[in-house]
Amino acid sequence: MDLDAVRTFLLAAEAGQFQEAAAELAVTQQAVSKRIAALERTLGVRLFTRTPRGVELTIDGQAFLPHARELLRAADRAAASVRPGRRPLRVDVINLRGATSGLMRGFHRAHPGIDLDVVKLFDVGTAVAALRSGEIDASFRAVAAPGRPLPDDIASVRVLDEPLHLLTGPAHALAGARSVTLAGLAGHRIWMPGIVPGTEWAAYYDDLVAAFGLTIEATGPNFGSDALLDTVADTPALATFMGDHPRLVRPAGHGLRRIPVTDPTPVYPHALLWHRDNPHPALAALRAHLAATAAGHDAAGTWTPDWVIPR
Amino acid sequence: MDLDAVRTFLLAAEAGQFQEAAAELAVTQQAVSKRIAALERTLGVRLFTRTPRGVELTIDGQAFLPHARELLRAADRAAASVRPGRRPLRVDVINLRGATSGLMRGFHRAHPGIDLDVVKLFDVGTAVAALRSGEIDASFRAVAAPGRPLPDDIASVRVLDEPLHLLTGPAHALAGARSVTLAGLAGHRIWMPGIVPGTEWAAYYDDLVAAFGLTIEATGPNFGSDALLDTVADTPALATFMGDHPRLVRPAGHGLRRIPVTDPTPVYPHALLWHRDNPHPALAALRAHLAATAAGHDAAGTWTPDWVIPR
DNA sequence: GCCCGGACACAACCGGTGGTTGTGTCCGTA
DNA sequence: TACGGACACAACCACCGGTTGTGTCCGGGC
Repeated sequence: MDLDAVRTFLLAAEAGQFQEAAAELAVTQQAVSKRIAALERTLGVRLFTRTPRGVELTIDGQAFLPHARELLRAADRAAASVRPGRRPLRVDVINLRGATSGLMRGFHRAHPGIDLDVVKLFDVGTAVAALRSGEIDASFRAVAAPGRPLPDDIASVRVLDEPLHLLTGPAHALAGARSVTLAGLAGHRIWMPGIVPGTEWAAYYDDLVAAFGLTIEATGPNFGSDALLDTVADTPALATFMGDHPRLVRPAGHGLRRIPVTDPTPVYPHALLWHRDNPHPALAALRAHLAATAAGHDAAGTWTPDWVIPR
Repeated sequence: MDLDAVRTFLLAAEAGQFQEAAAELAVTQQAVSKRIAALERTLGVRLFTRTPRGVELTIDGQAFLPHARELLRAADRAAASVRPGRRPLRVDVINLRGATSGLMRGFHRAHPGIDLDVVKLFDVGTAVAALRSGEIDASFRAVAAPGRPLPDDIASVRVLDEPLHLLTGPAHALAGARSVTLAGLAGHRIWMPGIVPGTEWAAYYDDLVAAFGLTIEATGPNFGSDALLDTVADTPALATFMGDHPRLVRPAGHGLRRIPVTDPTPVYPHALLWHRDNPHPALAALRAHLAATAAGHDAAGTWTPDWVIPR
């Protein structure tokens, strides 16, 4: 299906004749006739009934009309998503299915009129470079890189502290526990195949391991969170960390157990990063929305590395 | 923008390399390279970074990706809307902004998964022919044609009785009335430029005029309901009939007055028509929805022509 | 009643887009 | 260092999509 033909169809349907549509498109009437004929051939139905006074839509043409409009709108939105200047607000998240994308969904619900694009960059360093170059407008990054503070032109604010829970299968030794302490996890195998070395969140888990003598394995290929959950559910010796975002685990799937971690609770500190000079109007709306909805978690009894973005 | 190029972009993004996308599309790698290059040229941005091991998405490419998916979905839906067999449920309504399209909106809210197409045919005769040919699946037609009963293979059920109100501007003689009788309208000019001669609803108004000695003018070009309301609001000597559908009149616009008509109340009887042999699964859902939501209006004190579809 | 004008379709022609084959370049790996 | 895999560039060619010219149909005006 050719978008030019669809656009021609729309103009012809609105004008009621090919001649006028041809004039608007700056082509000849014959070209419009051929485009419509080609579209009708690919669709396999007649879209117009030809009359000596012009054309009018068939029933199929009437049914096709709103879909044609929507198709062209989609094409416009797609083109606008990469147009420099006045493109949709572009936000980097750490994970397409984690707590931060939940924040983005909430923002979208609150402001349905604001066009959003969500991307996933490699790490905070890439994100900061993209913020400074203007390729993205905001970034949900949990932490700054260890020992490397944010540059002065990048602003940041903590928006969400995400406590980590332990996730085990029903046959795991800790499956029946109401809660577990961080020290009590020493000796247990914790499997997190999604960790990418070199990222700031790998550094987070490195610090966590060093501080409490845990055993976190990041070996093996990452087949996605579904496969991870399946494996954890079926393997008694394996457990994994997972944020407390409610949508992440399918309801009652596979008999998975979610066990809070205490003394202290490891907390993943999400922050919003943006460039101070970024003039995108939707950025202000996003900051305002997050400031209004961010729940002030209590820092007592929690653990984060000491190099994260401060509250 | 070329849909083939967008499809190629999607495959290449998912595969991570042009080679594999080319194999899936049964073209050469060079063709894929050229398609992507052309798409990047029309969009004005780079979508992929080329590496010796394949390609990976740029930030712009990541932002474009979901829009590309949506664009192709829209193209699929557009094509499906005219595919014979297993196309969306196609329903004819009498007016795109009247009570029946409100019923369709309610059905869509109740069954968001059912694809719908709404068309507007000339009159009940056209609708019956389209039902019998399978071009449409259901029709909201207020009434049968006078003196011409529905054929045996067309089923019908009354779903909504729409009382007509009088609509006047603030300077009209009846503007202050709490209600008005049908007989009391004799001598007043009632203007309904939308009436198309030869349709069954024109016959409805003909009967109404004959039964109560009204003066209904259908002269002048119909510039749409907005223009109609503007004229009625500004012209003291003009009034018009309008269904009581709440969305039809803009809230408090132009100081329009809506006056109930009584003794009797003229009622426009909407019915659903369908072909008895139509196997479309969504048709049963529509009938069930209408049966469940149709409010049983009281027939006492109302008027309809005697040739309408019976309750 | 006839002719004219407006509108769409068909035919012939032609240029440019979009495919192929062939080749070059880059880079990771053996 | 040589090889292999992957993408880009160049040359070539077919076909798609445009234009001009013409035919047909039908309604309205003289």
